Amino acid sequence: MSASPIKRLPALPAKRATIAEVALEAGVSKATVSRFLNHRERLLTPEIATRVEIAIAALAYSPSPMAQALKRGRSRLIGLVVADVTNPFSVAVLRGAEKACQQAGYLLMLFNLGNDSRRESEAIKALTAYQVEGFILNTLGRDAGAAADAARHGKPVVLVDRRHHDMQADFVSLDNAGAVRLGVAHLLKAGYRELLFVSEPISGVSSRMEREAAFRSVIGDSAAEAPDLHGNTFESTEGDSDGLDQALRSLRQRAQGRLPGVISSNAVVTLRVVAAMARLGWRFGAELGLVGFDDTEWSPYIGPGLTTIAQPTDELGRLAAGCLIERLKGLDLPPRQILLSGRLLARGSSVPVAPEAN
Amino acid sequence: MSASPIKRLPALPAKRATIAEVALEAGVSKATVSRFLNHRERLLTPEIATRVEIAIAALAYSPSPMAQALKRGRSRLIGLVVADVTNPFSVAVLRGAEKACQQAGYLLMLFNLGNDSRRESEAIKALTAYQVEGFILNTLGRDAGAAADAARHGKPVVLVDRRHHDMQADFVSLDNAGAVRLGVAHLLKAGYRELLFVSEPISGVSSRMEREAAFRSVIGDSAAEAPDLHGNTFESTEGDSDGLDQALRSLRQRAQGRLPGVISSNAVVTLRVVAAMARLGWRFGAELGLVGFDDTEWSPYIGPGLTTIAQPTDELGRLAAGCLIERLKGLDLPPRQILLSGRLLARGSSVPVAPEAN
DNA sequence: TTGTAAGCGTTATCAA
DNA sequence: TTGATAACGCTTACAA
Repeated sequence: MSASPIKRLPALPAKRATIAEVALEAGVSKATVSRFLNHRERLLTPEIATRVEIAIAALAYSPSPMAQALKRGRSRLIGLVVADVTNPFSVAVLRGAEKACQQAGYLLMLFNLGNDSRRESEAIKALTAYQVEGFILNTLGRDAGAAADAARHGKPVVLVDRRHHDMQADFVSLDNAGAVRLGVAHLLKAGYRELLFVSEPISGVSSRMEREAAFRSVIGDSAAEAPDLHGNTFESTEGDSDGLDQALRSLRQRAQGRLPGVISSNAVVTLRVVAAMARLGWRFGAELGLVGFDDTEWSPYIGPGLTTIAQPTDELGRLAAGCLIERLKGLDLPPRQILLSGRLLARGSSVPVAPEAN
Repeated sequence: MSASPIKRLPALPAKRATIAEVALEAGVSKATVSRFLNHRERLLTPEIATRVEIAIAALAYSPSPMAQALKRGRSRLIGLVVADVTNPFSVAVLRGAEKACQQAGYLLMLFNLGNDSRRESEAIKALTAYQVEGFILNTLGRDAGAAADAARHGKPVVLVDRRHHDMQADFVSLDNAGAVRLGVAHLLKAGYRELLFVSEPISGVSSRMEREAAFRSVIGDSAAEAPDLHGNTFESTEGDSDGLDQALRSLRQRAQGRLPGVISSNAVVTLRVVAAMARLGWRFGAELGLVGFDDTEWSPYIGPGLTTIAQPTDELGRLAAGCLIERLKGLDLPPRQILLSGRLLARGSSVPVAPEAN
C-alpha cells in the first residue's frame, strides 16, 4: 500500500476569501464586487457580472458579517435575554424566536440570566456592544432601566410574557386575565368552591401580578353565580415545602363540606403542588382539584392527568421575533400589545371523585 | 404645570462613544487609549493613564467587539449548535455552556437545527462567518463534513453526547456503556428477566448506537449470572404508537412467567412508554418494570415513580464549554474524551408487585 | 512613553 | 457602468 498509515486532512483552507481576492480573481474592483452583491438592481455589464459570479463561486466567497456590521452599523444579530433557560416557557420562546430569526436571516445571541435579575443590565450591555439590532426580552423586568436604555439607543425591543414597568415596547404575552377566568370557571363548573391560587413569589413580576389580580377579581365577579365560592392566594417559595403543605392543609380545612381546588400559576408551581400531594398522600380530583398553567408533555400522566391551561408558546415565540423583525424592517408604529388566548385542557385532576372511593 | 403632558425620554445618547472620541477627550492619541485598555502591563505615565481613565468613564466608553474582532481575528464568540432546543438534555448543555462562557467573557451564538440534520452545515457556515472562535456541537453528527470543515479552519470543536465519525475533537458525554450496565443490573436484581431496550431510531447517532450495543453486550455477559435472562431491542418512531404498543405486548408474551422490563434510552422515549402504558392500562412495576435514561423533574411523580439514570447534565455542559475555552486559551493536546458516570435513581417503576394486587 | 499610520473586510461617495 | 478612495472602530508596527 502506498497510502500513508496516518490520514492527514486535506490542507487547511485556513482563512475565508475576502472581497479583495474576489476582485483580483475577477479582474475588477472591490466596489464592483460589492455592488454585484448588494445592488442587484443596478445592472452591471452582463459580462462583468458573470466574471464576478464565477470568481465568487471559485473562491467560495461570502461576505464577512463582522465587516459589514462595522461599516453599515447593522449586524443581522438579535439579542435574546431570558431569565432562566431552564424554564420550559423560556425554551419555547427561544425555539420560536430562533426559528423566525433564522428564516429572516438573523442570528441569535443568547444571554441567560440564571434568574439573577441583577445581571439584566450586564446582558444588555454585552449584547449592545455586539451591535445587536434588537432585543427579545423575557426577564423579570426589575431592572427596567437597562432595557429602557436599549430602547433609547434606538434598538427595538419586544417583551415576552413579562412587562417592564413604564416601558414603551412591543409586548407579546398570554391573555392572563382570560386564562385565569378559564381556569376558575372550569373549577367552578366542576364543583370546586374553596379555591387557592398558588404562584411563585409575585415580587413585581408582571405576569404573576396579572394572574393573581385576575384571580381575585374573578372570585369577586362570581359571587352572584356561586355565593359559596371563596378564594385565597399563596406565594410558594422554592424549597419551602412545609409552607405549601400547610397552605394546602388549611385550604382543605377552610373548605369544610365544599370541594377545595388549586390554580397553580405555572409549571414550576404545578410540580411543587404535585410533590406536596405526594407528601400528603392526597389524590388529584378527590382530595384536591387542580388546574395548572402551562401544559407540559408529562401533564397527562401525573395521577389521573393534570388539567392545564396551555399557552401557545410556539406562537408567542414566533410573534415576538416577528414583531422585532418587522420593526427592523422599518415598521414604525406605536408599541403594540399582542395577547394570545390560553386553551384549557380538561383532565382528571379537576373531576371530583368520592374522597374514599378507590 | 409647565411639564409637557407627554413624557419624552431623555435625549437619546444615540451611538456609543468611539476610541477616537475618548482620545480627543483625554487629549491623547487613539493608540494610547488602546494601550491603556489592552496592555495594562506596559505602564503609561500615571498622569496620562488617569486622564484616559477619566475620559473613558466620562463617555461611558467600551470598545466595539465587532471592530476588535475584525482587527484581531478573535471575536469572543462561541457557536453553539444543537439538534433540538426542545430536548431537555440540549437545554442542560446550553445552560452549562452559557454559564461557563459568560464567566470566561464569551458570548454564545445559538443555532438550532430543529432536528433537521441537513441544516448542520448551514449552521456552521453562518457561525463561521461571524468569526466564532470555536464550536460546541450537540447534533446528530450525520453531516460530519460540516463540523470537520470547522475544525479544519482551525477552530476548536467540542462534541457533546454525540460523536461525529472520524472527527478529531474533544468529546464530552455520559459513560453510556456504564450507564446501561447500571440499568440492566438494577432490573436484573429486581427480578426482571425479559428485557426490551427501547430507543429512538438509531440511524447512526453515536449515543444511541453505544447504548444499544452496550445493552446487547451486557445481556450476553449476564448469561452466567442469570441464565433465564433474555433481551431485545426496539426502535420507536415518533407517532408510531401502535408499533410501541405491539412491541410491549409481545415483550410480555415472551416473558411467559418471567418479569418483563424496559430500558428506555432517553426522556423522549420514556414518555412514549409512559403513554403506551396508559393506553394499555398497565402499571409500572407490576405489568412492566422500567428504567429510563435521563432523570427529569417529573420522573418521581409518574405512577409509582420512574426509576431513572440521571446524567450529570450541568456538568456535561460546563465541561464542554470548559474544554473549548481551554483550547481557545492555547491548550494544545490531542483530542480528549471525557466520560461522566450516570447515577441510578431507584423508584417504584422497577419494583415488582403482584400483577393483580391493588 | 507616546504618536503616526496602515490595515482588518466591507460599503459608499465621487469621479471618470 | 466602473474604479479609486475614504471611512467604520479598532490594534499594532514603526517612528519619534
